[in-house]
Amino acid sequence: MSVTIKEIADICGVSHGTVDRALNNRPGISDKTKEKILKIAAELNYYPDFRARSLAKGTTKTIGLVLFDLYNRSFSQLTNAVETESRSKDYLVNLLLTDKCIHSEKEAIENLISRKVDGIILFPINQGEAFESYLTNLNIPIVTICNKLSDKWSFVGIDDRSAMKDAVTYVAGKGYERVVYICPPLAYRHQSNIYTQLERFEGLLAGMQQCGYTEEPVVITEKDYLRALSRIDLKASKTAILCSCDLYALETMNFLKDRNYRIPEDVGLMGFDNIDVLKYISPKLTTVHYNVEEMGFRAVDALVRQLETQTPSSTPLVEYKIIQGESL
Amino acid sequence: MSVTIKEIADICGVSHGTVDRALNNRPGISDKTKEKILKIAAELNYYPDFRARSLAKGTTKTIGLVLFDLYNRSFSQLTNAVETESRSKDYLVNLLLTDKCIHSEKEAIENLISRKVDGIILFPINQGEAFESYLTNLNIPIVTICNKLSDKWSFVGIDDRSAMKDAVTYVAGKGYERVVYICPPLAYRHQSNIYTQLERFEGLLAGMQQCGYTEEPVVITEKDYLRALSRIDLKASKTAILCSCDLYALETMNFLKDRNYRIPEDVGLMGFDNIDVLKYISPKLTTVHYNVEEMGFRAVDALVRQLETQTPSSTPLVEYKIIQGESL
DNA sequence: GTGAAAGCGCTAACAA
DNA sequence: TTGTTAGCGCTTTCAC
Repeated sequence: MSVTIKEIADICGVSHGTVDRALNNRPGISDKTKEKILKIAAELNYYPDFRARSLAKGTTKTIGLVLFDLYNRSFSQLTNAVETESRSKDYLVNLLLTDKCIHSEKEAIENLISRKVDGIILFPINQGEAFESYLTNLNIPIVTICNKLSDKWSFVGIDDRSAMKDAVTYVAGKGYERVVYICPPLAYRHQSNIYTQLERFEGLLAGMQQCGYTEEPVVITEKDYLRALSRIDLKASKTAILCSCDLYALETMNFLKDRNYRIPEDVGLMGFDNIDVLKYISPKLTTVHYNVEEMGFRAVDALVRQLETQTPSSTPLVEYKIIQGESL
Repeated sequence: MSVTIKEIADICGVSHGTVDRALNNRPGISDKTKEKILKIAAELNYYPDFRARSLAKGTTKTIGLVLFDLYNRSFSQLTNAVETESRSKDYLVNLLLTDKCIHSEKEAIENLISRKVDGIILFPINQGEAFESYLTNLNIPIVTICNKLSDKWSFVGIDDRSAMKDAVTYVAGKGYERVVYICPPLAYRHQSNIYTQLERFEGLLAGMQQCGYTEEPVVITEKDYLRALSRIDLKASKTAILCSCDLYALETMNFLKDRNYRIPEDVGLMGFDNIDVLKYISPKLTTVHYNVEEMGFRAVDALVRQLETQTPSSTPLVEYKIIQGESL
């Protein structure tokens, strides 16, 4: 079907070793034969077979990227960045989504192992010692993003705890008396990796304490969080709704608009992530920004550095900052 | 480094051919040895080497996906769908972005050729006879999406022309006297493939003619379209701004809000694509909807069918419909 | 039921 | 400067 070095060798009347020398400009070949071989190769539209090459060389120049999905804008921005940076470093991205299923994640990883990718960028959903030793036994460079596993793997992310602490401090500074916090179910903490969410939650509690709040936050972790929200008398005291991600905040904003709450006059609202579509939303959502593209770049950088130096490379946490909007 | 069938063979005291029989439950092996081999393989954490297998079998179970970027929500929804569907069919996705650069696109394709993917899903940016014969010579199954190339390749998309025609007919039905149309530069039509945009534009013209508009639409194709828009007296006559994609419409909505135009009282606005973030936008944008996930599914289906049957398979166009919002 | 060997397309070490 | 060979890890055919 496709052209091989053997065919080129036959046509040129040389050995396939010589063709290899020409094609990869290795030394030990005369300009004349080299020229001839390259000419024929071009004519025949020759493309080297990466599989064979990688089998012989032991590297695939491929990075596996394992994510939940591309539904949240952050993830697609991240994927875009990872692909771009990988390509600029001559790596190809194998994309695998897990839908937050711990089994899919393992399948994804095993698939990548079979395909002998050079390294994996993983937003982990599994966790625990068993999973960690599972990963260790895989014996492949892994960079974790967003959800930290342990110090055994380089981690690219932000300081979620301190970011959420700053966020609630910001809320307090605006004079809000009560905080409603919306986030995914934290009860699953033992089943799946929700490191990021736990950190944010801890930051919330720490921040509130430090700001002198005497009451606990109203924490909504139900799947149908809007229904839960509807059972709260939002005007009872000056209330801010703090969401653990912008997507929740946007849904909540729709909810509040539907019920004719004025934002921020009747109730304050704050998100987290600063996803790119926020620029089209009014009122402008107050949120926590971090550069998710930068995270993608750093993840690739850290991974490739690790591939080249054989030693895990640490990366600093990515900066974050509070974006003042009109919703608080 | 990693375990091979040879090692398993050595440990079990059999030949590697026998190990292969056990691992792939091929006939011609006793239950006893098979059991033993499987046990050892599991203990050693054996994962077959896909490269070697694919070299021997001739198929990689891999699909290349070539897109502009994941910036537009449609593309990430599409990518999500393509990955999900591919995975369910036991294919892996190699993602390559081109940033709308015709050279990157060729590089991406050649990379995929080298890696011997079984087929490619391509949102083409190149076009023309030269490109077509280039693709033909590649001798690999390709499914085109969104931008059509020619009937030589199966195409997954919508009837853009008729959709935009319906859109402008809808606008006309609302009594708008003047139509401003915002779209990307159409002048590049000979440099790069903007099939989709051209179709939409043709549909616009056809629709306006049929609706009895005597004046041509005001067409804005400049990169800085908002500046161009600011030079138009939008209140001079009852004006609708029709955008060739939602992203333009959202930017335009921000622009109009900034200038205190009321939508739709002062000026109407309509988009195209119905990207998923629209549900958070107010006023609700009137737009053209089509199921982009469905496009992803069909693209994979068409490609895999083609891989299995060796014959290009045609797919019907994806349905579209106008979504009535509050912006017109 | 099992082993041996060739071959997939390439790289790399060794001969000539 | 060039050819030969072994080997990467698997599949597959053929012989026993």
